[in-house]
Amino acid sequence: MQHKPIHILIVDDHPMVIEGLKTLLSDDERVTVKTHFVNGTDTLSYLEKDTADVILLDVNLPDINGVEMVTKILNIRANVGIIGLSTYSEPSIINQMIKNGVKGYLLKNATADELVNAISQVHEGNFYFGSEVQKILADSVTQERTDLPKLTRREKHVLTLIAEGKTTNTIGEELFISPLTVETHRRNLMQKLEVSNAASLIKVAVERKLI
Amino acid sequence: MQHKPIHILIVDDHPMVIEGLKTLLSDDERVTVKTHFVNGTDTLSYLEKDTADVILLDVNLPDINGVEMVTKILNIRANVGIIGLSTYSEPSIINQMIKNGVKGYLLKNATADELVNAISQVHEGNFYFGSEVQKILADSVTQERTDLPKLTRREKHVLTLIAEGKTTNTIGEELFISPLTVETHRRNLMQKLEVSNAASLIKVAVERKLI
DNA sequence: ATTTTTCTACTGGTTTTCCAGTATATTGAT
DNA sequence: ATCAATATACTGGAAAACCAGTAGAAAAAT
Repeated sequence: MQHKPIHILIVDDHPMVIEGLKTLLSDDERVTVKTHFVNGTDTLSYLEKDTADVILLDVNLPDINGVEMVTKILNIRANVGIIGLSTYSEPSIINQMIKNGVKGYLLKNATADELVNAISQVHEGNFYFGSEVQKILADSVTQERTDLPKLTRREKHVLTLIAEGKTTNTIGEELFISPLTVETHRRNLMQKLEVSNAASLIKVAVERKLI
Repeated sequence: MQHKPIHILIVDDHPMVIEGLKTLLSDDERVTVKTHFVNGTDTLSYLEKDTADVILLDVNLPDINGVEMVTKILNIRANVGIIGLSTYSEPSIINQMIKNGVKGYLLKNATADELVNAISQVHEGNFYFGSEVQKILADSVTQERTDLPKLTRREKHVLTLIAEGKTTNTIGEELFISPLTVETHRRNLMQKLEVSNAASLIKVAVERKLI
């Protein structure tokens, strides 16, 4: 019994990956790659007129970031299934993507099997996450420190200035506030990030990509 | 006039990229993809017995890092041309790769044209760097701070401990040396990395992947 | 409109870092 | 065997960071 094939859209700015995906999917008659795009803008304007069943979406596009893309795509076509694709696995990004509505997520070292599996599962309305992605999601739950304490705008600003090696006084001058205030910010930052000096403050900030 | 085709070896742990490369290269009769490997170890043992003209080498392999791979490959087969492949462009890594002997370097968003160009140039003994890579190299020259000052083993150790937020005293206890000595190390580190406090010390250390 | 959060700012005191210079024992290299 | 680099350690003094607690004004959220 032959179903009509699942229509795929590939969105990725790497020709190698586009061709690779096409080849990997060409063996399987359940799926058909409709077309591909190398940036977000073109993809969105295509979706205004036409649609697809499942979109393979690279997270690192040149123009629009992956998380926003998910929202925008679902805004136009609420029924498409989106599968996120990225080379490396960043828990925070994956989490955001899921929150915004992706139904699947694969790393680019996924096999053809995983790929087809993900597509058919997502097309049926289910979730599908690659084995490595699942591990990451599990870790981020057990670590439970994934929910990074939210810093205020001002705090982030001060943090970056500290990272640039500026002293409390200099920062104060630069922001037109009292050095005492700057110090308060620094102290609050250290408390929020659970460290006890500026050096490790910078370390965790870099680790968690806050700056 | 038909030359015999250039024999290519693909080394990459992403099936999508492998297939993509094969497809992109299949249109051109000047090149033939011999085979592919998904890790460094297999590649090296293959090269012990057989060879190739040009190797397309992913920088981020699961087992052996790209920079080492270059050395090891050229150790076995001094005559192969190696073209580095990576998704993102990190000047320091690219520089090291070149120092170790790669003849070309492309980002994974390279076009089929660039790819074939790179291969034929490298095969003829020339260098070939993708346009984006060239820009990076140019930048890193003008910045001229690419040559990272070499830290001693002890200094690196102290640096990581500082990054962990430990105080001079604690570090001293941990390493069974006087806190005064630790301070000397810290000062030397700051001087070498041209910063004026521990916070920015950590920042540049992280940036340059010293820890 | 009112509560909460954020940003601002202070006092006063302790600890640590930062600076400059010197010096010796131990490695490592030629 | 000798020279250079590294790791060790000190003095003494200035600057900055760190700690604890308080508090008013502005902005955001409810």
